[in-house]
Order: sequence, then structure tokens, then C-alpha cells
Amino acid sequence: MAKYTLLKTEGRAKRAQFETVHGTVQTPVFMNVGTCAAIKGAVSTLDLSGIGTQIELSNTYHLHVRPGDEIVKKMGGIRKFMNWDKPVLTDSGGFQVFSLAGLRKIKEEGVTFHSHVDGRVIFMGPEESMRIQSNLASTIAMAFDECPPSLAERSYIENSVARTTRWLERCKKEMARLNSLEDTINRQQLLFGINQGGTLTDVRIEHAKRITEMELDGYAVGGLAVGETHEEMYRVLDEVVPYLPADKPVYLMGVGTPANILEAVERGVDFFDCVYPTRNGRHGHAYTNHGKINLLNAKYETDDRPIEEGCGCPACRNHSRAYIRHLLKAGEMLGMRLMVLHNLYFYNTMMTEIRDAIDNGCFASYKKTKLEGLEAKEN
RNA sequence: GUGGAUAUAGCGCAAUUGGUCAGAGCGCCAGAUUGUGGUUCUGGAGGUUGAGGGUUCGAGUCCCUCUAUCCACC
Repeated sequence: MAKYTLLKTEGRAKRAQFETVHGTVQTPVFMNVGTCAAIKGAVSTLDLSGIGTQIELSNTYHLHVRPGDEIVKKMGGIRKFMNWDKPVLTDSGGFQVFSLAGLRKIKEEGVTFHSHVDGRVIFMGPEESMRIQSNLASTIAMAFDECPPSLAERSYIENSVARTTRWLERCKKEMARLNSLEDTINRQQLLFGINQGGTLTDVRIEHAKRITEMELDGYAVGGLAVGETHEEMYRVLDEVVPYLPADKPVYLMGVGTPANILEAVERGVDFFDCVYPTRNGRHGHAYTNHGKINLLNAKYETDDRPIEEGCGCPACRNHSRAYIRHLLKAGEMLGMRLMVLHNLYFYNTMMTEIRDAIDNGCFASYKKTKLEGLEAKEN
């Protein structure tokens, strides 16, 4: 089983380590997103140690559709398949219930989708999601939940959250059964529950209490950063995180910008993931300590500086803004690759700085200074 | 040198017999993206229609001259 050890706190900010059968994760941590068992932008698992990756994230739904979880199981599980010996977290496919809206039917048993690849009908419920994730043999499996739009009616959210709770009970039961089977690859697979409730304080808190009683391996806050304001998201975190167990990791799903992460760490969050560093990198946006820059802008055409002076990433140690801009304009894969390596290095390095700051009791001042830099426009 | 063809936005092209016809695409410029959108989405800036003259109420469209390019033939 996993062991979560709180090493230090500053206010509600937590510095901890999470020991799993696949290795120890130092938190707060940013999980590098590799939906289809690959970090988009031609980044290999061989590159990850050089950019400080501790844990990789993949997706149940996408891997079920292609290549198929049975195939991944035959290949020894996702970690062996990818040649990545550190922890992996798999998202449950629950978010696809939300993000593929229009192609779905939600019922008590589960959800019927149309595959975005070939249109075939797929059914996924709590048991299916757990079986797929067991086949993938990730370190951490996420509960199968529904992520309702934050603007949804109270009655819709209440019904949805109640169903998500029932689904969580089924997930826990099925995970226990799968972990007891002889031919399960990772018989110590962990299960994180997911808190929902939109921006409704009472629903969020009541749900947090219910899932805390289930004694899971970790807890996620889901359904945020889906259209509400940053202030609302921070308010929900202020209200709900205190109701999640202090001796378990807390994961804020899908978030976010560097500023979002700093604010959430301050509110007690341990785990993060977001497509921003990878997607924005592919689209030419690079994160720096002096604001985000768009390398596609004409002003970088003959800029011979690295993306960021002093950055230790493979792109900045070797190439200029002008060269990377050229690669991006020309559609060369190398351009995306260098951008993604830089952005992930930036995120991972920021998380290291955050951990060091909490260790040294200076997170508050670190956060203030960092935010001022991030909002600068000096590039 | 002779004959023929072409000339519209940065590029290759559209504009029924002269009558809202000066346009779309690509490119360019900029913005978006939060449990993934690699080929996505949204905006924007560019043209005295090669130059000059003529016919007409009206010319990218017809006529003349010039210029440039291309193709044949000497």
C-alpha cells in the first residue's frame, strides 16, 4: 500500500512525499500529461528524467479505444509498454463523459459513448473503468465520475453527484476484487476518489464528507476550471479541501496555469495535471518567469536569445528563439518537441521551487515574487 | 526580328454577353485553448485590377500606345 508522509506545512500549504510500489513522489507535484501513453510533441519517456518528471498521466478512455487495454496488458502494462519505471496515474474516462458531450447517454449503470476514432458504440461504467485501468496497470487509478458543467442547474448537479457517489462505491468494490486476482499485473493499484458539486458549497462539502468515509488512497477535486472564474475556483478550494483527509494526497484535476497552481498549493493541493504546457507548447506559447511568450510572433524572427536566459532545459541550452520560431512556422516536429520540453521543464522546475520554498518556510514570499514575474511583460 | 498569349492582395487564382465585382483560398499579423485539439477555433491587415490614353451614363471586362513575362517561328 501507499504511504503519504507530511514533511512540512506552511499555513495550509503541504510538503509531502507519497510512496508507491512504483516509486516515491515528492509533492506538490505536476503530473506530465501523456493521454495516449505518449507526451504529445515527440517526447519519449527517455527524455523525462532530463526535465524532472516524477509521474506521468495517461487516459483510460483513449487507451481503451486504441490500442486497447487488453493489448497493453499483454505488453506488460502501461509502464513496461512505455518503458517508464516511475509512477503513472490513469484518468478514469469520466472526464470524457463531459468533454465528449453530445455523443453520450448517461444512465445509472454507466455511460454510452461513440468512439471519437471510428464512431463505434462504447459502454463504460465504474466496473469497466476499473477493469481497463487494472489492465493498464497504472500506479493510481481514478474513480469513474461525471463532471457536470459548472453552470448546470442545482438539481442536475445534485443528481449527478449522488450518482457519482454510488459509482465510487462500485469502483472501490471492483478495484478490491481486481487487486485480489492472480493475473492482475499491479495488485497494489491505488484508487483516488473525486469530489464534485460544481460551485455549490453545500453539495461540495457533503460530497467530500461522504467520500472521505470510504477511506480511499487519495482524493481529487474535479469539475473545476471548466468555465467558472478563477475566484470561484479558489473559493471552492478554500471551502472543500479542509473536508478532505489531511493524511492523504489531494489532487486538483486538470489545473492549470502556473498562477492557478501557486494559489492551489497555498490551499493544500498536492497533485496537479494540465494540458497547458504541452498544448500551448505545440501552439507556440512558451512559459517564462517573465510571462508567457508566443514564439510565433514576428518580433522573435531574429531573436538569438534562448526562450529564457539561464533555463537548463534542452531547448534553452542549445537553441535560439529565432530557430525554434522557424521550426514552428515550418511545421517541423522538432519545434513542438523543443517547446514541450521547455514548458514541462518550466512546470517541473516551478514545482521543485515550491517544494523547496515550503521546506524553508518561505512559500508565501516565494509565491508573491513568482506571481509578480509571471504577470510581467518584459519579453 | 515576326506571330501568339498573359498581366487582378505577398503567392497561385475568381469575378455570367461592360452594370454593388473588387472576392475566396493559402500565406502574413494577432488572439483563444485548464482530468489533450499535433492538421483546432476566432479575429485582423494587405489591391488607383502592369503604366498611360480613349469609347461609354458606367470599364478588371471594349479600343490604342507603352512596359514586362511566357510560347512558337526566323
